[in-house]
Amino acid sequence: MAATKPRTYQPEKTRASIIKAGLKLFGAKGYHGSSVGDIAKAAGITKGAYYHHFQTKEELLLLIHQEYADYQLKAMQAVLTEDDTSSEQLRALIRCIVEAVGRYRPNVTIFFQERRYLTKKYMARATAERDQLEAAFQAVIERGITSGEFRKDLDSRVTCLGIIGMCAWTYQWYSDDGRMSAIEVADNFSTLVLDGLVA
Amino acid sequence: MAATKPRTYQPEKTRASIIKAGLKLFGAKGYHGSSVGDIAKAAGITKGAYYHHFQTKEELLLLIHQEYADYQLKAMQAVLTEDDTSSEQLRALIRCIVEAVGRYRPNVTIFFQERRYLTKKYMARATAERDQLEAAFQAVIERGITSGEFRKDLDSRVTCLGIIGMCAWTYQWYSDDGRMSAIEVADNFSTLVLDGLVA
Amino acid sequence: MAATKPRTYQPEKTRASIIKAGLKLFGAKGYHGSSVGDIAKAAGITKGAYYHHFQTKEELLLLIHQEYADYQLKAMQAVLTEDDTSSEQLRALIRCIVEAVGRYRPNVTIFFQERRYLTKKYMARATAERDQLEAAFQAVIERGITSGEFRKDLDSRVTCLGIIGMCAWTYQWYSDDGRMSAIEVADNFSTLVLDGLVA
Amino acid sequence: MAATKPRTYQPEKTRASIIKAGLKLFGAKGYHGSSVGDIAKAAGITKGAYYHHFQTKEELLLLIHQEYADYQLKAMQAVLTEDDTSSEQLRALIRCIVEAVGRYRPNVTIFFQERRYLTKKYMARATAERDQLEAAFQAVIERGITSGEFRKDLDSRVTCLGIIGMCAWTYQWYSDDGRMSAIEVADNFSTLVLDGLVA
DNA sequence: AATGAATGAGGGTTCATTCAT
DNA sequence: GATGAATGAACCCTCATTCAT
Repeated sequence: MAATKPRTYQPEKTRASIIKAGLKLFGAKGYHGSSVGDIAKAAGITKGAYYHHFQTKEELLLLIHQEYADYQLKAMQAVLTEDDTSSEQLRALIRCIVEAVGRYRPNVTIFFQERRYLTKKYMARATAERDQLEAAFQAVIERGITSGEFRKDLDSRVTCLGIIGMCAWTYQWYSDDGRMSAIEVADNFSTLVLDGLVA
Repeated sequence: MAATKPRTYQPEKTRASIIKAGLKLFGAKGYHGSSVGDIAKAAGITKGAYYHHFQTKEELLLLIHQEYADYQLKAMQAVLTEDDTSSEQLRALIRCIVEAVGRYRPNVTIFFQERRYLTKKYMARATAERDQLEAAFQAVIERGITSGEFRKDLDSRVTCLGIIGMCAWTYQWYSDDGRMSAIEVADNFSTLVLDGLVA
Repeated sequence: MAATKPRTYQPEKTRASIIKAGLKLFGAKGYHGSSVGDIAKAAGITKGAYYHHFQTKEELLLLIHQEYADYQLKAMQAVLTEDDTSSEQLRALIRCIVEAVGRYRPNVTIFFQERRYLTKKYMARATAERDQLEAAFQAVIERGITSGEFRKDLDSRVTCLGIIGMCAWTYQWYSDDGRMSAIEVADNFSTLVLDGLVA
Repeated sequence: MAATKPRTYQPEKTRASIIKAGLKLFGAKGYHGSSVGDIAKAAGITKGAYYHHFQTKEELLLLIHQEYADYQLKAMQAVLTEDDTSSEQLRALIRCIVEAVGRYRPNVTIFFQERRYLTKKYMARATAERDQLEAAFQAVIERGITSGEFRKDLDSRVTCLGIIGMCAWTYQWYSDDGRMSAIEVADNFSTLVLDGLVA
């Protein structure tokens, strides 16, 4: 008699294993390169079970973004309550973003590359979170300009998007291989944009 | 005998219309969101005809990248032959990248978001081109550091990738709506990373 | 100790609510258009609970037919025990069918349209009941012909199926909206087939 | 070397074989009981080929209805142009319907039992055709009543739907097994509703 | 060069049903 | 009696690609 695999009833564990599998597969082969079947198999369950926990494939994609976005927004709010100089706030913000991107790199990679496939309903939620981040960033820069701490001859929006780009782009190349911590990278960026490259 | 309308064969025109359709559709709905049928219809031909001009769907994706990459590399080489200060060279390089990204934004968008689906053969070519760009960039920065024109306390690789990220990221937000030219954006970036934000 | 709200077990009530939900859903969206999950939700229970009360989805379909068939057969038997003229008997039979179809319209609709999906076992029971009805009908007509009350130049089987069809078809259009009672419709039919349309 | 089945390029033949297969399978196992795969296999093609000829599974269902409806409406119009007594017109109409139902019995069976699953877009077309048929029928009856040829004490709508039901119901039982032609059945019906059963 | 019929492999999703809890 | 997690088979449909015409 063949031994039948016993069913395990641990819904939370199952959900977690699906998310983990999604992160791994989406990260490795992309959203369209990974089928729900692939994900289910990697999670050690059946396709049917996947659909017991998620409504659609897309829902998993959004969840992966949310995991990062939640962390990012919370971390930012913690930084912004402090009453520092604009330079210090910007430095903190840059650290905060680079660190979050480094920590959630698979999530970020997946999201940046696949977000266009989100349907409207899901997209709206994701966009709102990006907007919050940009707004916070720009506020810090404009406060610095107004207070005279930052130079006035630069466009605040362009500067803001430039710095965010610099930080976000780390998802393309940064890996915590011990050579350099996310904080070190962030501080390098901060010096660069605050004091400039010229000796 | 009635005059028969002669069928006009214009292979180059057909090819061009396919590329145009690919750019439009890939840009709007993504590589996986656009079927070969969609592309053919948008190009005013049949699916069969598509396969007369391209071997696979992927080939079109690569071609779209190449169009941008070719322009980018040529523009860069034109800039680098000049014998300027490192600051001037960096400023020129930044202009060159931002301008190219602005001009080929659909191509860039598509490539950054879909490159993971390229098969190895194609991927190799694309990666080689990216590497060339990064190498040129880093060379300029390192020359500046060596000559004493740039500060020595920043990591050249991180700085290089930071600036490239800042420039590349414009594909996410820049649109030539008249408010600001690509050159102006580039110069904003240059001032930011050369002289710093602090007043 | 706080008084715990005692769970009330009312199996019959649950069964009834399932049947009610099945009637509503099958009627509105068809047998295949309504999932067991839909039915359970409409009945205010879980899918698991459904399977405590019914073995399969099909069982509910049969039960819905039975509810109507039982009523129909009983009503017919009540009518046929009376010792009237054939005309009166036919008139009573027509009333009886139209009234039953009107009363159990959802059941009838469902059954006529979905019976083909019954498996053999269930189908046999359902067919037997239809046969009984047809037999009773035909007996009345043949008795009328034999006794000379009805004309002899019509085929008794065709006539029988024609009248049954006329009555059964009301499931397609009759709704008790007050404009006309089932009895009135039935009597209209009776006059039509007994006395004819010609003035 | 295995012999490869050569592709045959006869689109019309393929379409016809799909329709034939659909008629057979829908008739035997119902719309929901027959998968597109089943139909394709029965038609000797692949699922992909099915979708080359039809947009959806539903489209085949509608087509099956259309085939019957087109015939029915055309036949009716041919009958109604004649300038006969109302009795003759009704008799002709009944023949026309019974004959059409007999000829297209599989189509009719399928349609009556599955029409509820048509989506709105398709349903609208089908309903319009049913309405035309009913309207023509009722017009004949009302003209007969007005002219004094038919009795005035019957509701024209109920009478109309009753006769249509009688005719339509034949799809449930009539088969041209030689014992009785559709015309004979129709004339039996005509005598029944025109002159009545009473001797 | 061009067509469009045909292929065949999957893709996402649904669903009746089972079973550990 | 009741729950809901899990199954597994099927289903409709899409799509890159091939090939006879």
